[in-house]
Amino acid sequence: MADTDVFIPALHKPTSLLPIARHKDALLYTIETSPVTVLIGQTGSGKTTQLPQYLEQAGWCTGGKVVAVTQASGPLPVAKRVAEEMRCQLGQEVGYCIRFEDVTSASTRIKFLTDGLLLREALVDPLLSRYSVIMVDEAHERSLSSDVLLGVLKKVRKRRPELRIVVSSATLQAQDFLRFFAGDDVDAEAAGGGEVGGSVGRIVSVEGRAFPVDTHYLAEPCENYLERAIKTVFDVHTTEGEGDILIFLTGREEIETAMEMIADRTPSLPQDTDKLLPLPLYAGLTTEQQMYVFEPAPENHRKVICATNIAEASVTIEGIVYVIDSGFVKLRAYNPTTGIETLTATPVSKASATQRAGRAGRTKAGKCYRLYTEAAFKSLPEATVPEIQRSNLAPTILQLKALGIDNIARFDFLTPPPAELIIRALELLYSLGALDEYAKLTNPLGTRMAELALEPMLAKCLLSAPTFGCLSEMLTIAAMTSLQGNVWFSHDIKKAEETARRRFTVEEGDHLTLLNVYQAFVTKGKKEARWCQQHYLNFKSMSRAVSIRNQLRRYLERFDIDVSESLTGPEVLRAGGRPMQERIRRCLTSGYFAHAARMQADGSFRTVDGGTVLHAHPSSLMFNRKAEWVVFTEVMETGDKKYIRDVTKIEKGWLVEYAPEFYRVRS
DNA sequence: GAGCACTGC
Repeated sequence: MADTDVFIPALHKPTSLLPIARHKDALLYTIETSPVTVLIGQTGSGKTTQLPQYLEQAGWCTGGKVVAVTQASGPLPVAKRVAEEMRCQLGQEVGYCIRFEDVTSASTRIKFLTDGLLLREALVDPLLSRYSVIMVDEAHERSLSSDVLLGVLKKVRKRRPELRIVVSSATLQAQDFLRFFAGDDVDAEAAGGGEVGGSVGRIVSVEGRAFPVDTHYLAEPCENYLERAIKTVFDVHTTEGEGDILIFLTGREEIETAMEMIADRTPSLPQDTDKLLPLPLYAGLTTEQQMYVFEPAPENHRKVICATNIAEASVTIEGIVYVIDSGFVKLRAYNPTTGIETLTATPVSKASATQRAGRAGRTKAGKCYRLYTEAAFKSLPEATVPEIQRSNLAPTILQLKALGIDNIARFDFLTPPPAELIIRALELLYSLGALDEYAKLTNPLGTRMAELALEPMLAKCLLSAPTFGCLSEMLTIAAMTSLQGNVWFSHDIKKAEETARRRFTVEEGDHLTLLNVYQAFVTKGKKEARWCQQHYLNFKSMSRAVSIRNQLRRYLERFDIDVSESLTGPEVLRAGGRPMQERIRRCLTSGYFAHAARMQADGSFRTVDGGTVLHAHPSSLMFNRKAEWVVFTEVMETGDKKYIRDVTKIEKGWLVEYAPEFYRVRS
C-alpha cells in the first residue's frame, strides 16, 4: 500500500550535506548541454529531492514550464518533503499527482507523478509540451510503465530537441539506458563510464550515503531456508550486537510460519537475554497492521521483521542492521500460449540480492546472511527479467496504438518483448474489436477502450453495456472487479465471514454478488466504515470502488454515453426473473468470451478447447456450487493448480452469439 | 481451501 510510505520518518538533515550537493554544478552543466542524462545515484544520495530543486533554481521553470519527476509508486512522501524544504504549501510550487488526486495548481513548477500517469498525459499532449525536464526515477526497476515511458520519451525527444531527460538508475544498467537513447547515434555508442558521454547522453554518478554491509554465505546449500532463517535469527540474537533483523521471504504463508517458529523457540532463550519481537510485513496487510514495523522496539526487545519483497524497494525501515535473505521472490509471469498468469517462487537476481543486503546498512554498518552459497550467488541472473518481457501486453499495446504508435514490432523498446507476447495481445485486441484487420485502432470502440483505465476485456464489457441495458450495473462491476480481491476481510475469521457473505450471494456468480455488495454499501450501509465492519467488508476497498466508479462514469460522460443512475435493488437481481441479471451475464460474455470454461463432473473446470484444467478459487462462490458454462475475470497458476477468480454462470450459446469469429476459429 | 510488489487524464 502506497500510503505506508507516509509513516517513514523524514530525514531532516541539512540538504547541503547530501552527497549530491557536491555535484550540483556538474549536474546542471550536463543537463544544460546534453539532452539525456543518466544519473547513477544510490539510496540516500538525495537525487530525487534535490535535483528538481536545482533545476528550478537554475531557471528550467521559467515561462510556466514544469519539471516532472515520475515515480514507480507513491509520489506523495517525496513531494511533501520537497515542499517542506522549499517552504511552500504542497500543491503550490511543488505538487503531486496520483490516480484520484491532482494536488497541483497553475503555480506548480515541480510535479511528482507516477509514470503511468505521465503516459496518460501523453494521450492528450503527445509532445508533453509543458515539461522542460522529465526525470524518470528508479528506471532500473524496469516497471512496465517506465519502460514504455522511456520509449515514448525517445520519440518525443526527436521532435523536441530542447526537452531534457534525466534517467535515474542503478550502476548496473546505466550504459543500457545511454545506449538506448543514443540509438543509431555512433558518437554516443562510444560513451564510456564516469562523467563522459557522447552527443546524446552522459552518465553522472553520485555516491550514496550507505554504511558497509558484511555479507555471509552458506558453505553448503541448505534444504529448508525457512528453518535456516530461523536458526540464523537466534544465532544473530545471541551472538551479535544491537539492531533489528529483516528476513526476506516469498509470501504471507511463509511469513506466518516464520513468526510462529520464532515465537515457539523464544522460551528456549536464557532468562536474562532480550526478547524477540517478530513482525509481519506484506502488501496484503492493512496500513494499520503495517505500522508496527516502523515503531521502535520496546525496551529489551529486538524486532524481527518477516517481509516479502515489499521491503526491498517500496518500503524502507530504519534501524535494520541484519538482513537474512532467502534468495527467493514470487514473480508474476504470463504464458502467451495458454494466456494464463503464473505466480511462482523464483531465485532473485544479483541486483535484487544486492539491494536486499543494502537494507542492512542504512543506519550503521550491518551484516547480510544469504541462505545460499557464494557459487549459487554467482550463477544468479544479473537482473530480474523486465516486466515488459513477462506480462500480458494487451493493455500496453492498446495504449501505444492510442499514442499513434502503429507499428508495435518496430517500436523502440528498451528490451523488446518476445514476439509471442505481442502476437497474443494483438489477437485478443482484434477479437474484442479494438483493432481492425489491419491492426489499426477502431473508432470509437478501440480509442475509448484505450482511454478507460481498465483492462481491455473489462473495458469492452463496459462499453457494450448500453446495448445490453445494464450500464449502471456494469460500471459498478468494473469498479469492484478492479479492486482485485480485497473486498472481503481476511479469511481467518472463517465461519462468521461466510455467514456475512451469504447475505450478499447471488447464485449466478461472483460478479452479481459484487454488484449486490456495492449497492448495499451505498444504500443500506450509507458508505460507512461501521457497516462494513459488521458485514466483514473492507471499508478502504469499498471506498476505493466508489472512487473508481466515479472516475469511470466521468470517462463515459466524456464519450457522450448516457449514464442514468437506476440502481437495481437486490430483490430484482435475486428474483432471477430474467431481466437484469441475465443482461449483465450476457454483457460479461461479450467481453470475457476468451475466458470461458465448462464445469466437469468432479467440480473442476476445463477451458473451451478442453486443454486446461482450472479450479474455482476458494474465494469464489463457484467453489462449492454447480454450473455448466462460466466466464471469469482472472486465471492464475500458483503451485500446481490454476485458479479462476470472479466466476459467473453463462449459457454456452452466448459465446457463439457474441464472439462468432473467435469460436469459429477454435472449433 | 487460498495471492509477490506497484499503479491508471
